[in-house]
Amino acid sequence: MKTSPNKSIERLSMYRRLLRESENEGTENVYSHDLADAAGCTAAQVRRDLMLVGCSGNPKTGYQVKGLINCICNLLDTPEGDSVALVGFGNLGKALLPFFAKHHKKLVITATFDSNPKKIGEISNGCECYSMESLKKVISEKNIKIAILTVPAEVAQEVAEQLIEANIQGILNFVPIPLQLKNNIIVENMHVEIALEKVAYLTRAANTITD
Amino acid sequence: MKTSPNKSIERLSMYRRLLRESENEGTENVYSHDLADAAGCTAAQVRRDLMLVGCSGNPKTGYQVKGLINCICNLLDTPEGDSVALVGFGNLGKALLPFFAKHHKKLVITATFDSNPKKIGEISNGCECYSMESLKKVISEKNIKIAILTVPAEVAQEVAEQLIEANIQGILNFVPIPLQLKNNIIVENMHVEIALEKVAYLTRAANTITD
DNA sequence: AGTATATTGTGATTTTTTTCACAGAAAGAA
DNA sequence: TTCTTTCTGTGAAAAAAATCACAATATACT
Repeated sequence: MKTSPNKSIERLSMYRRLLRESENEGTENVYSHDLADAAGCTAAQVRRDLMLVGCSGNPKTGYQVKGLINCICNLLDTPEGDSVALVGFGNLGKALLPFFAKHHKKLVITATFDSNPKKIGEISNGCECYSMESLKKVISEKNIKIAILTVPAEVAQEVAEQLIEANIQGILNFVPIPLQLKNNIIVENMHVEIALEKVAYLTRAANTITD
Repeated sequence: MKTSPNKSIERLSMYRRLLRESENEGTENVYSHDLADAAGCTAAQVRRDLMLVGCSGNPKTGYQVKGLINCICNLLDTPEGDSVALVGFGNLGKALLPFFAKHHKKLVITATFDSNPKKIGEISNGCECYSMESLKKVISEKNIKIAILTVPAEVAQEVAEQLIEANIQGILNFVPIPLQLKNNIIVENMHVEIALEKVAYLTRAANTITD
């Protein structure tokens, strides 16, 4: 398996979402420029990205929506699906849960964890909250490989290390610090504050540029 | 004003956070490789990024922490600071509020908006929740240029258009759809589901690659 | 059947981002 | 003072990502 460019993966995921909408509306075929318009990129880029999934279109009728969805699924999903742990069941964690509970068949949050004893046992969106002590056991039992990290910054590094210890291989990190981990662990950062600072900067820059 | 590379802005924001920590610990100087280790990138990259802020280091003693923070602030902040609107005061919106309320002096959420009448008037983290009807008025009065969008997907496009109508120039979008807006509007997407799919893909890819 | 048209698929090119690598410089030691 | 060390600053090279541009081709029309 060859790893596909990072950015392409993100766009493919977006295309799939858009294609599923089209499918629900009964659309059978799309052109690269349709997808491009919807996704906010160029048609050439869509076609390049689609080259990765090994599903080809027709010069006159474009791509088959169903076929394309399947091809993207083949690249992005495993047939069995993946279990995900949500670690840190505070406000942010609780708010994120429905994002996944809704749509996803292949990426399912199957356990949440928190250090607060009051939350243990709580069931939300169909999954139970476990204690941090049972982290390793539950993760192993449920064969979880991916975690979403939404704990307070002070304990994030320590918890991340526990996750590695429990054999987690990929982390979606919402904690605004860079985790220091062995680099065979996949870490994707969602730094909200940094993103907002970037918006502020770019907004200002867009107004100040004169060329 | 020349716009600096996107990625550099993100890293600069991260450096600043790390530098502030160092400052609190009483550290006066840092080397590029210190920052690199902390931020998870290379020393050469740190130095490249720092070239953008026009603050130079000393070949033997590295960079002055205080001076560096100031230089980064000059690039990222305005002296007066920016007001931010949080549009969609549901679970996610509420969870995000403390992220900013805590630290930021220069980026302050000064108003939240929601369509649910029950929420109007509610005060949280020092800012009031207004009705969607008063959006344009409040945003104009408070001179807000940036918005965080956390409304349900079904209404996101429509609300985004209202925001533009109200003169918002930059949007941090948490809604998992690509907004269709004039391209002089800055949109930064935080697509949680896509990010998780990417983690899942990369995790699998890292395990399957054999070369 | 032949022609026109609109789209795909992809080499080639350009742009952007990252990394390399080293001259120049500051501090401390001899 | 001179030497040594260890860093910075930055041109140059490499790698990654996006865009261009066009031959190949499927369909519809005449």
